[in-house]
Amino acid sequence: MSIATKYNPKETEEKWYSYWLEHKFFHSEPDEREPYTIVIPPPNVTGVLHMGHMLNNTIQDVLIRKARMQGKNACWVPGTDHASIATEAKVVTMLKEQGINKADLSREKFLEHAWEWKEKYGGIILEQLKKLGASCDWDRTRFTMEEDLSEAVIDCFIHLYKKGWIYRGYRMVNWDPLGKTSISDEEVIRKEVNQKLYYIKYFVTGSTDKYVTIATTRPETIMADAAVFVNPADERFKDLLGKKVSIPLIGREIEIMADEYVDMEFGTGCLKVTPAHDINDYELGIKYDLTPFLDILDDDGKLNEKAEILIGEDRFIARKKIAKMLEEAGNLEKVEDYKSQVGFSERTDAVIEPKVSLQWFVKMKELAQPALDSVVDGEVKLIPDKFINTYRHWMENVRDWNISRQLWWGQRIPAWYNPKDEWVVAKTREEAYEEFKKQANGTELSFSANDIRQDDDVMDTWFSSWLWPISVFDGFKNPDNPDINYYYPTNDLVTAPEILFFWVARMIMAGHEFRGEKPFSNVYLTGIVRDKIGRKMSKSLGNSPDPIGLIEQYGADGVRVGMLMSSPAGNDLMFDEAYCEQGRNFANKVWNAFRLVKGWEVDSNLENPNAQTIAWFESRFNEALTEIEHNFKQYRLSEALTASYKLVWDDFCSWYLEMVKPAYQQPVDAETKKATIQFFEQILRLLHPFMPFLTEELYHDELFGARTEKECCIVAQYPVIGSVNEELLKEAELIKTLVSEIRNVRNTRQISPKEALNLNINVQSGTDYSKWLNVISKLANISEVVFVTEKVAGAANFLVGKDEFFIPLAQNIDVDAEKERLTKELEYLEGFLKSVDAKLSNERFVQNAKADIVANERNKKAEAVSKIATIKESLAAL
RNA sequence: GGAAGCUUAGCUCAGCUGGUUCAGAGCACCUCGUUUACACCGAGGGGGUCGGGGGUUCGAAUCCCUCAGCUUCCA
Repeated sequence: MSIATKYNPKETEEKWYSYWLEHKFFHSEPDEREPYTIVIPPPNVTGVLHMGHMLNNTIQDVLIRKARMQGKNACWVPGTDHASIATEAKVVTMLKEQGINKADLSREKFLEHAWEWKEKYGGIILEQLKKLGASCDWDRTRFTMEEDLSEAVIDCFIHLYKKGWIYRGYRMVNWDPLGKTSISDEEVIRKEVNQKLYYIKYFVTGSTDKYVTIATTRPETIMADAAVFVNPADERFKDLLGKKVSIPLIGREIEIMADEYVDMEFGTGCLKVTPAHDINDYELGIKYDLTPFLDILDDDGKLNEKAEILIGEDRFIARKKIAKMLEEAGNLEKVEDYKSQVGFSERTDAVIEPKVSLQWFVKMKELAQPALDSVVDGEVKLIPDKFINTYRHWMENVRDWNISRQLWWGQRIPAWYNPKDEWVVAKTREEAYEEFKKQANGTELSFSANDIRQDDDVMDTWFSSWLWPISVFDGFKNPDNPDINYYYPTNDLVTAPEILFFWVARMIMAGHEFRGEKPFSNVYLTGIVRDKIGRKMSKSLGNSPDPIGLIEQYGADGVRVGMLMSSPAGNDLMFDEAYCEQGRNFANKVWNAFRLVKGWEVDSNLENPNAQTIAWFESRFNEALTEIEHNFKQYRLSEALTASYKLVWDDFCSWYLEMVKPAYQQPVDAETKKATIQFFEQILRLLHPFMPFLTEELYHDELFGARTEKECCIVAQYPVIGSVNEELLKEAELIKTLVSEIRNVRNTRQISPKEALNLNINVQSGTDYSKWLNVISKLANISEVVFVTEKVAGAANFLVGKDEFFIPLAQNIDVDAEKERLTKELEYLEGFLKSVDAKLSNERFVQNAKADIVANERNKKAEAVSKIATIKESLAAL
């Protein structure tokens, strides 16, 4: 035979991927068919493929390929996200390496570099997806910062501003000193950190022995203190209220004030309030008007001149230094270890600095309501639905969304300022100038269009990606175009639970706000890919395998199967390369089954001896297909795959093929070969969504007849459920059990499979074994079958159901071993009978349980009684 | 501190509304097998008192309570 004994993925993958591309099988245009649409969660342009992408995109590809094969007009829109902080950081680093400082560049020049970088590296991740087999419509590839999509972002900003849902204001924001930008609440990751709690003495003005002690984790901010607060009910400090204390080291005086907010139990009961550097202090600062709020930190986290001391020091270095200075000055009472939650930037991992600044915000209340209802009412389904609670909680407590980012890479905020810093919101300079004119109410403006300047900040990347399902179909530029009308709302979204709020919730908001309709019907939330001992995969741990390396090692199909094998929706996946190995082995199994069938010579004179077997497999296929479809409907992909795997490996290869295959170098009858080829083709179609490359490769073999250029597995019809003969399935199960029992007899007695045996059957059940004789003979190597009505002496015997089987053995049977085996079985059956009897003699059971359950117990009893009798006879006969 | 979820074979997980086939699957493991598609294989096998305790019920892995452990989300 000319076909290799092992499937070689490398040879087929590239070939078929190009073929699919060439024939535009991934491309979709609106037509009369039902659409099935997925928009990809756009990966960052800075990203490279990691295991999370592999899982996520395998799932999307399985869904899209299946829909395509089921006759839907399948459209999977790919693209990337401009990731402003991450990309800007990358570009800044790259420039630094070239000796260029961002601060020396103009905005325009910097953006030139950034675009250059994007063109060069921004498409890597999409190329990697192709290796996985992703059948995206690449003609529709979009980028969140391309012109049309950017225009949509600007228009939405203006729209929401006019509606009063975007405002500008001084607020406490999360400042990322490394990215030098503010970020939204959702981008702050809280982690527990070991810290120190410093106890610092603040002396009462004019006194050298009277003082209060405050406990703080941030001694470097004392210079920004505005007051010391105690609880009004705290007796310890009653006499100090209204008195002044001086800040250590700098001597500035602040007042001791009272508010219920202060926890008397915590620390010393005295709280220093630093309104510019803590969100809670900020609230107190507002409440008691402790203005001006002293901000002693620069944008990069260094102390500024307002701090008076340690100017120019980084906040963490300053913390250590100031502790020492306090100690030397006699103000440090003690230091304790302390654990607390600290916020880190999602993008740069820098410790977040709370900072008061002027930013643009989106009001969330009105936007959130329809998005909340949408999920609660089931218009948008979350899979698994355990996420509904989390979603609801977030939506009900959502805070306004800070969308300003102090960066250049991104869509620039369309706000324009006149020389007096008054502002208008408009799309262009000209429109802004007109707007100023309008506001002036006919009065002559004192400045020209050239004197106004645009806001320096750009918008949060999520402010563009929340429009993704609409903007990829040009739904903003041209709201009534055929694409958006046809593809929107999309069907399924596959993403990680981590961005349920960042992205999913906001897309639902945008969908309702800008289209008056949900953006998708189902959200499939994948788990996190962890290593096999449960750790999150991360660069620093080095525990993440290289996805492309895996594909090279196990083949794309093998890796796809491996990823899905262990990933129920919403559960984390304990990834182990062994799963990929299993996937590869499965591909090889299919490959070799194919080699077998391909090798069969047909003798057209032969009768078909396999009618029974063929009928059985057809039923079994339909039974499995029913289960698989059911699993797909519930998005249980890993179970759908497992069911397919077992159907192919166990039922088709281990049973069906073994049943029908001709003896070595013997021909097969035409009908059997034809039926087997048909089954095989159905199997290829069934497996295609999971294993696109292998199935496409085999699909084109001449075994299946000539194919035209466009007849491909990728667009072949997915199997349709046919009829199931339950009786036949049951009977086949009996036969399989019988065969296993005979094999077991061989195994326990060390009889070679080559040695033919005789089989005597004492039929009690009415089963017609004669229809299966050829199968039994072939699979168990039985030379002669005799139907008997009495026990056969000197033979190994066993029961299948009610029927008793005997295998006369040439060698003497081991009486003791046989006795032991039968006694064990007898003991088990007697125990079983006892428990059934106990139920049946319980009046309350007989009265309360459903009739069919009681009847069934009676059946069990009858069967057990008859089996016990048979075994007792056998024992006596030994 | 608040909320949710999880705990079933060595590992990863199925077990829907309590009752035949309810204690299962895959991998791993053990024995045998170089038989003729495949050793990336075949045949057979061992292995769990369903986290602990209590309750409801004729009957609980499944429902309720409680304790313990783990995880996630929010403060």
